[in-house]
Amino acid sequence: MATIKEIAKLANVSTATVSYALNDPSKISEETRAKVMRVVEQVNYRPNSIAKSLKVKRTNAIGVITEDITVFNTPEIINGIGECAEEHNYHIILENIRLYKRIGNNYQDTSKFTGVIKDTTSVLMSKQVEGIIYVGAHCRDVTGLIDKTPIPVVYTYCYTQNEGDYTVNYDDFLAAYEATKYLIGMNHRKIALITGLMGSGQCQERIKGYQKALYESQVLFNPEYLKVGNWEREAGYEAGKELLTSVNRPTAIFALNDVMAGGVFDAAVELGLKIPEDLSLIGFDNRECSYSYSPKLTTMALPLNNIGNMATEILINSLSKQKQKNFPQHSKLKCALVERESVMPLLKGEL
Amino acid sequence: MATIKEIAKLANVSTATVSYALNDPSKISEETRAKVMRVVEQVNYRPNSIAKSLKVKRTNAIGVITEDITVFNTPEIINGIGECAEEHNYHIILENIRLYKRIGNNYQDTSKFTGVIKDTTSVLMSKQVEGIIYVGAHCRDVTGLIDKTPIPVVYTYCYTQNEGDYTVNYDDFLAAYEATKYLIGMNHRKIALITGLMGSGQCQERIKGYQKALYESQVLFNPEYLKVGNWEREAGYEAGKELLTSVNRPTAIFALNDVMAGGVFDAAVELGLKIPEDLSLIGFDNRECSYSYSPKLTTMALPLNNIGNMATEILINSLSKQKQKNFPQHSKLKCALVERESVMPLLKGEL
DNA sequence: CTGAAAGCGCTTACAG
DNA sequence: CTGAAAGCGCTTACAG
Repeated sequence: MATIKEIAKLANVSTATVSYALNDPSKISEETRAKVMRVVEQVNYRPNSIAKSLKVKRTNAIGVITEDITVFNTPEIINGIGECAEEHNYHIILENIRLYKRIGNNYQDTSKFTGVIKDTTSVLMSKQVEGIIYVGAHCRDVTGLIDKTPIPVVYTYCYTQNEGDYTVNYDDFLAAYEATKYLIGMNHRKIALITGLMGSGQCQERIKGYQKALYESQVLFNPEYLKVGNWEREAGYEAGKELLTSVNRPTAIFALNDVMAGGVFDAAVELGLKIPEDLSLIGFDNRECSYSYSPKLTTMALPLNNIGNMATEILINSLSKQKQKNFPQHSKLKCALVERESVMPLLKGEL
Repeated sequence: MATIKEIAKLANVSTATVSYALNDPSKISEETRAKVMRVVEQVNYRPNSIAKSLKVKRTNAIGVITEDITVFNTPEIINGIGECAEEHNYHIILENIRLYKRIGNNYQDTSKFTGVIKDTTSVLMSKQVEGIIYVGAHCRDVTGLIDKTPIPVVYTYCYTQNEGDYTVNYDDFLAAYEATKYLIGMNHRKIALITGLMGSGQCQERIKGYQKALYESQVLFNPEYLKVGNWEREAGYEAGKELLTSVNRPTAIFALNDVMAGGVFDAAVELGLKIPEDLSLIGFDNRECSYSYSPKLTTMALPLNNIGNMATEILINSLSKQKQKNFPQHSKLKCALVERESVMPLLKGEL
């Protein structure tokens, strides 16, 4: 690889002039610029950005720590990060923790991998990344995972209780509210909910959204329509079966993720009920499975790409000396209903 | 951030000694090492690896170019790359091209994005990555996409016709052979095949594998059992319907991807046929959808993690001066059958 | 408009 | 065992 010195020699100028030709042509005459550029192209010279970084003390690199890139939410968040990073001419150093392989399903207990995270951030810092984006595999509290760093870090698909940390997530409350509203708009009144693990803050938020929608439309909340699940298909099946065999059978079920909705499908075929004719069903997440079911599942799509975008926007903004914008400390992006085939309006007569 | 100079001053030694303490303690006395390390820890000093890289001319960075990280195969390949990279103390600079957003479904025409690739490799080279791994979104010929580089590049989930390029893919022929063998082992003889686009080399290989398995077991290849698909669900449905309504209905269908297998499910329910009782079905890819179908689909799992691992192994090996191992130019990794619920042995009486 | 020179934060022969 | 010094490949005030 050629260096700036060699280019200078070949072009019969100083290294300073070569540098100006590349970075600030206004400082030299058009003539010499052309002369320099000719040899730059001839030798296909590419400046060593490592050397440049050392000098200017900027790397244009951001570190991305993913808890587990094989989890469904992560690739699209990275996609969004990359999109925005590219716009601002930043590049990404990726550190994928492989949480599942490392500690199995025990991801709630963040203390189990603070060590790895400490090492990872340390490496990232020594590589002089200008900021870090942390991408959780599941939305939960990760306070204390990353020590206070001299560079900004923004948390995505998870949150912390530290003053000053930026987090970017989606709005669980609003999403559940809108999903329920949608069902109500389709004339459903007997709307059951299959929740995830009750310990989850997300789950709590969604329940509230569900209840608010009911309340607003003056439909009484029926506790029997609230079934506690655990995010797994089996739980959806069990809950679905109970719901569908109860005396006061709901006309619609809102499963708090697409996987549990799959379990409801199972229960429905077992009981000989047709979706959406006999039961409307709505999921959450818009995972690949949601459009693999038959009929295709109507569901709430997570704004994953936007989360990545926004997180990067926030990070890069906080990197610039005069911050252009003031972002909220905790962004909650809007989910979008994707209408497919699993919901049908109830005819007035069926009410 | 503290520098080695400050540490040296605080510890009352030269910068050389600090460097030795950190990198080659054998060169200094245990006593001074301890003295240095004490202040290193006190100030939480982290060497600037940018500066180190400039000096030692090694970055321990490998560039990973993904055509599209949102495609199902890519995250797990990255996972495998990261695993192996971490072992060898390498780090990853990720460049995600976002091919779909960029050029839509036109990915076959690689000329449409050689420009982006040229820029991307250029950036990667100027960042002094020591090698590049290219991850295709679809397995196809990408000859000419990347110009000859002074650093090694290994291609994954795609291939080139250039002498000397390393490629890592999976063995389509063997996978199809084994899937068909499996069906035959379950006493099936009327085994239909739904192919992908016939232009695809992968598809050709799989057809050969299918035919070899039949031949070996002396079951005559019936051209009516070969339906040309296009990887999409609709095609699986059409092919499935034709097959299942034909006079000589097959007892088993091998769909060359999980998505088309979904279409076969559709056809089966429409015709009132039960899987696996009335029809055994096997897919390919082991995507999320495959275990979302009901019953869960038996399928061939792609060795994605291994592909990432192997590619990285090869790359890093070719980076070391004395190459320890001699890897084949074109690796073809083995797929693994994952048995689920969509295949049933045929009873002897049904033959 | 152009060049000589200092310096970014490290490592590593070399001398003592 | 330890330190002074050169140098990796750039950029950028500064002088001319």
